[in-house]
Amino acid sequence: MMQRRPTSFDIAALAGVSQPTVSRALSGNPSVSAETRARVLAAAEELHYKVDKNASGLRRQLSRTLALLFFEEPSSDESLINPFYLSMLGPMVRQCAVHGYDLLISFQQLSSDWHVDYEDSRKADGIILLGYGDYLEYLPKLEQLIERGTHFVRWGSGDESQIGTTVSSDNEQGGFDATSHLLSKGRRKIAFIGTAEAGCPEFLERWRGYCRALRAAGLEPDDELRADAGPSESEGREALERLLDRGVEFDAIFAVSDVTAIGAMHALQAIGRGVPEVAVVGFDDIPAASLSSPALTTVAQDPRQAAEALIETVIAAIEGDGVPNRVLPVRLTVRQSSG
Amino acid sequence: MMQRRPTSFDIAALAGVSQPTVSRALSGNPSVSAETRARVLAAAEELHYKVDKNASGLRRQLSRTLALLFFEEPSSDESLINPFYLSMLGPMVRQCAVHGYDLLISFQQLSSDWHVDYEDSRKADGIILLGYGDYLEYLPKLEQLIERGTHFVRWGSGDESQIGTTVSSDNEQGGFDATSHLLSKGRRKIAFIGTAEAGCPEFLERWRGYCRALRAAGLEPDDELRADAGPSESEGREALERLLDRGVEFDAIFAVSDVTAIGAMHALQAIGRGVPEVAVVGFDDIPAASLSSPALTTVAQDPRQAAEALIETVIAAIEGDGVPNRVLPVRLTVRQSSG
DNA sequence: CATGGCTATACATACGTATTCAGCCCGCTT
DNA sequence: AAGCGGGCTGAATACGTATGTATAGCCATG
Repeated sequence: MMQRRPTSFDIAALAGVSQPTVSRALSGNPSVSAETRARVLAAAEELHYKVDKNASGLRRQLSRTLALLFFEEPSSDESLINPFYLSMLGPMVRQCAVHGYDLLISFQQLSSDWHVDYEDSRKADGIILLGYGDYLEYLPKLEQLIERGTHFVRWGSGDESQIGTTVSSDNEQGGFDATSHLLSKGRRKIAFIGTAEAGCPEFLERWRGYCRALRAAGLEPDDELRADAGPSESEGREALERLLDRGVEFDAIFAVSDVTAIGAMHALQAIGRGVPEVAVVGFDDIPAASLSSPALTTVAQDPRQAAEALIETVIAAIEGDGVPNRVLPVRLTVRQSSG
Repeated sequence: MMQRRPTSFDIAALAGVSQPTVSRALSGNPSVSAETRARVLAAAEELHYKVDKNASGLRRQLSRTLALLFFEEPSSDESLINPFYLSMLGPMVRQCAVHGYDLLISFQQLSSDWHVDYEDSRKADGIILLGYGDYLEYLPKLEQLIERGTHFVRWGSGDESQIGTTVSSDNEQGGFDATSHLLSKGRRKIAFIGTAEAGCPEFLERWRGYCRALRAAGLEPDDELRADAGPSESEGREALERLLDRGVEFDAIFAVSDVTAIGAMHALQAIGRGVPEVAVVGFDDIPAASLSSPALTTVAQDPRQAAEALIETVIAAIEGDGVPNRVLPVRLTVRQSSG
């Protein structure tokens, strides 16, 4: 059939009212009588009428859409998106739907000029930033966003800077819990695999939690037990190999991410040292964590909670409410790799 | 500062031309002189002008947006999105950007009335459907989409039905390649783990490829060697346990998905039968496949290629071009689990 | 009985862009 | 010199909705 899309005028004609009344009836305006509203709704239903998003957005000067921006370093294998971010995707979409928003997604090279794009073109009313790697790179762009009054939230670490609003996991507590767990299993020589450099604030916080737990048990962090590694399987493996080459003794490993931890487990298994003879704890609870053998003990971040916090925060910002930073609890998930 | 967003009239005033000329200059209309265009572009740049998406879409009667719809069975753990779909996400977004489209994402319960939503409200010009589980459930809705002239593509199996345009992997060939590989390693009793029911056409095709490979080697498929399992770790494990309980002999396993395969490997390891003494091959090449120990041999589908095919197909449909189904090649990726 | 208050609806308009059409200027032809 | 066509630009308008303002009907009140 392919006839023209019905407009609010068509509904109005069918319901025997004027176009503005249709608009008011559909938007729940209380000045429309119940009887009229019912007629309008019936007519809309009959013609499969849907409000035109473009027209509505133009008139109301907004889009009822949020933009989700993933940042990648130009170097990275494009397929390697942080699995935790991916697991937030479903809950985010759901939460957007709850609030009547659509979700637009986009990947950005750090170098591009995304910062002038989404809200400026009214594609989106607000922006959620999921950055990876060195956040310092795009810090200047955050300043620009703020200057122009753009509404945005980002996932990160609570106190890394005072730029914009953030939602984050309690990384410090996670590092503390993981390390305390290993200590409670009688381990005393706990290696830390992962960088504690400033470039990645989450990892730094996990390191701090690790140190706090050690000190709480009367131990002092030992630099010999630390091996730098980024969040990839090969880096985890290589870091563990360096540790072995160095001849350091250790009876447990706390790795800053699950992927790193799995790499380390592979390196251990390759030389015949079993897990959990060396106990291993990771961070993130990616799907592969429960599938590895032995299954990996890890500090789980709750993707649903994180997603909901992000969406609600950015919507609050759009609506002009106060928007405090939020730090979300983490949960130690004990599996076989720690005994 | 938070001043009003600049419009094309502001640009026009600054450049000393009229609003229509601005529109023409920015859209690359050749009837604008080079000199005028340069003035306009400079003015637009200066004021950080971006075309208002709502107004432009309203005028042109389109949205330059595609909607990506994930289907879930109401039952499923919401966090369990097909990892292959997730790995298509990045490439899809990229490909959309190449064609000047934005990508809207949405998750849908099979029961909802999504089919009247996106294109009807001009949120999107076309739809990409990624369905999971029993496609028969939403087949009637596809009919409705077609009736209303909606532009859509779906991921699925090439010949499962004649409803709409599909893009799919060559599942039959994948099953054939996996099985042939095991045969070439001298295996003769190859178990098939996964359902071959009609509900999931991909799996059925993989089963057919398995049968073809066996016959090509002079063997006959043996129903005793088949154990039904859906795409989850526990189903894979249980299927293998049933196989063991039955007392069937086997020296290799072809599982319809990586997750199933990993479940089967766990069951094997639990009873002390090693891999690759029993060789295992999966399907999908999810991230966990290369992280498992031993690393899993699998039939890889190329997410980038799949994503690009989907996007290009739906855009072609929007532009009114002919849109044939597409079947994409798969690639056997040999790792340790098959020796 | 007229007026005032109230409710439910209609009228008019603005949002910012893209496009159709008309007009202008200029150089060239006959 | 008049006509003419081509290259650029401006004026007018339409896209579909939401909302401010005006109006019609109605009941109650003085």
